[in-house]
Amino acid sequence: MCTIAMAMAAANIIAEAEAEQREQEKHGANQSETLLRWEREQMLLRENLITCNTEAWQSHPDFLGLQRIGGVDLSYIKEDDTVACASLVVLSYPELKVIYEDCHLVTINVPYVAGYLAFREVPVLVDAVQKLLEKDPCLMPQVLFVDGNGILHHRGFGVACHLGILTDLPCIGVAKNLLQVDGIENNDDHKEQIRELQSGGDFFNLTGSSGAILGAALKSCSKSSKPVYISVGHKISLETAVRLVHSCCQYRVPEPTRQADIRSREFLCKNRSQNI
DNA sequence: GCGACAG
DNA sequence: ATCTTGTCGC
Repeated sequence: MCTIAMAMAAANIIAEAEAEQREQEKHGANQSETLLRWEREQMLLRENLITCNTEAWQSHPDFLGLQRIGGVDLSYIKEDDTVACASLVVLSYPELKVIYEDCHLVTINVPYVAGYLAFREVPVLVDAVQKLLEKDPCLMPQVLFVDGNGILHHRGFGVACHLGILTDLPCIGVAKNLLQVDGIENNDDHKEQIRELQSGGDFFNLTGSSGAILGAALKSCSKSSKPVYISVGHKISLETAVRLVHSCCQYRVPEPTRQADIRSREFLCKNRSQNI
């Protein structure tokens, strides 16, 4: 009696373990399959990328004609990495006053994988832009500042490029940390170059081992010792992007990004009861 | 074992 | 991304 029950229990345990094993293998296979799929998608979308100025205001010394800049951001809660607040703000230019704000809770089931940030964050941002288009097309930004990188990326197609292609909006990647790619390193040389930046607006280009200029390190305001890393997302040149970002910096992080950041965090705090 | 790792 | 207080300085 006992032995039969024990054998059955053992068989169950073994069966469960085997099922678990198959599940993990399937999961593992799916993960590498997913990465390959993502990589192919980045390569395909990259064919449509435009890395020069396309709008008249971009060439103007004072960006005459530019009236609206968008900023996007996602904030997360520590308890559950599938719960986040997505925010899209639009600021008037050159006043940099918020004229549109959209914060809302989202569920995200895609993990963060370095080099594939877009697959986690871009879908909800595209939704936010779509919502603005339907609700208030007059407030559509003429350029978007995106947290993260543009072409300064393992495969030359970071989140700012991805969002630019999917929305057809000019986009600029503004990263707070250097993504070390194509021979660009945060080494002593790099740190020395940073120390040499004198005042707000000073910058140096980031040149990959291929010789291509992939981005720039910008001392965004005179007080910040740490630069922001600018790279082309879509439909704007690096020179214009650097100039424009600097013109939006009251603090280290440019105002559109900063407002999106602040407001999405506040929204999460305010709605904390619903999150947990 | 060590360093890297946008958000 | 998030956790997390004060502290030193202008």
